[in-house]
Amino acid sequence: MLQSQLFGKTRKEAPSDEVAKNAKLLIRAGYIDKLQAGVYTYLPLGFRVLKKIEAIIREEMDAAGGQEILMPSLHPKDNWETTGRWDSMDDLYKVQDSSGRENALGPTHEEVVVPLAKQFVFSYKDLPLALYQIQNKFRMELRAKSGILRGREFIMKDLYSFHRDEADLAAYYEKMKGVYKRVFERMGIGAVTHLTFASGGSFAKYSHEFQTVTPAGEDTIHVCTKCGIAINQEVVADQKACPECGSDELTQEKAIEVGNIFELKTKYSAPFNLTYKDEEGKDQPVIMGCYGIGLGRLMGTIVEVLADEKGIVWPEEVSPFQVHLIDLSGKNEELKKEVQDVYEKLSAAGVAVLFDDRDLRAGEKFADADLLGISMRAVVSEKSLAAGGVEVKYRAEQEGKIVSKEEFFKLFVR
RNA sequence: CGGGACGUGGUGUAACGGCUAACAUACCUGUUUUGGGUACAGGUGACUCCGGGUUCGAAUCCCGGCGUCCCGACCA
Repeated sequence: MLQSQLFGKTRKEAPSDEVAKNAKLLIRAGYIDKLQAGVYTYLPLGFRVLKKIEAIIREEMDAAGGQEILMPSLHPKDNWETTGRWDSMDDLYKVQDSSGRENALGPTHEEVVVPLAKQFVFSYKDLPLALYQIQNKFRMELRAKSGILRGREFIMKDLYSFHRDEADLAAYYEKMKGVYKRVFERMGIGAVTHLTFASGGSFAKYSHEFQTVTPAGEDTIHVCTKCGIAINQEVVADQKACPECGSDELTQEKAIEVGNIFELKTKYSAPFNLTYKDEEGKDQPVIMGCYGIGLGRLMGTIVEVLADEKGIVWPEEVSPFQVHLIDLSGKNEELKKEVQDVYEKLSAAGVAVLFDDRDLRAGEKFADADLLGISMRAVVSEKSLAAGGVEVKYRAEQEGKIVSKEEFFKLFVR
């Protein structure tokens, strides 16, 4: 991709109405644009990152036996009345069409996925089952805030699991803890993301959240210094010690919830009467769990946690491009050909490269490269050629190094 | 939804109730420059959020609305 052609430009200053670091940097770097409070457009760069995050999550969900589907956002009122949430859910968006028919804009999909499962789940042989989707959700937040961290429309992965009994649910639930842990490790925030005990509501003792420690967080958690497990503020009141290892050495931190897992049991299968026949031919209720990850929030969290004073720092797996190639040839036509050649070879090899071909000064290009935060920067210039080839610098590191062109291309061989 | 702050070219800011709403940046033309946001010249771009009111005169004062952000309550 030629940077001169890229839709979206960097800017020196963030809009005055953005305070959150994630929104300031993502807007300045041209990743997102705000349409209204809590509603953002993903520009090409931002959409690339989103797709990277999505790909990682999809890979992990598929590996965990999930089958991907796509449910609608427009939900008939009836389904929401069946569960009682048409009236009880304060942040439900309700829309009325010109015929007077009412719908909800989906904030979560139990009301759709349970009736769906009812179409195909009849027997214990049909269980267990795990369905998931990655899709836009709508919630009328009383107050959208913190940039991309709390929006009114946001992209979420929601997986629903169906089981024949609580033991099977418990086993799957445990498995998902590990799956989630791996997801956040791949996002580069594993070290500061803690499995957190949270309130389970009326039907389970606990649910679990995955909380990433950052000053931008809006939750307070208490992290066990021994085992790294955390307890949510709401739970810590009657649970003073770590439920995992028993230690009472807890440190208080601000954190943002990037994922949660929840034992639903029969909360939603019951109102829709979702049952299956066991080996004796008797009807049994289907036991459910649900598992969510907010993708946009995750993207914002990565920015919050990893960015430095110069700009965004993407981990390799979510970087919008594999390499940011900087052309510093200036008026040197021969050198320009050299850089062009590097760009074409990389592209031909299938490497995702952003090529800064713009007619700008070096300082400006470096400043932009730091702001964009692509994980690897490569410079071809008189200076680099004189020193042996290509200067490679990783965004997360301070110093670059010169490698020969051959070595440089080898970096991309998988 | 309660409390607070704010709304001026794309962006960031300035302007006592009084000249043609100023500056920077971005953008366009040209020259210049090329390893950490280059310099110069010229140029485009604003019904000062919307609607009322006060006044000889409103970006500025008053009322109402809308919007944005922050704090709180609520929440992936």
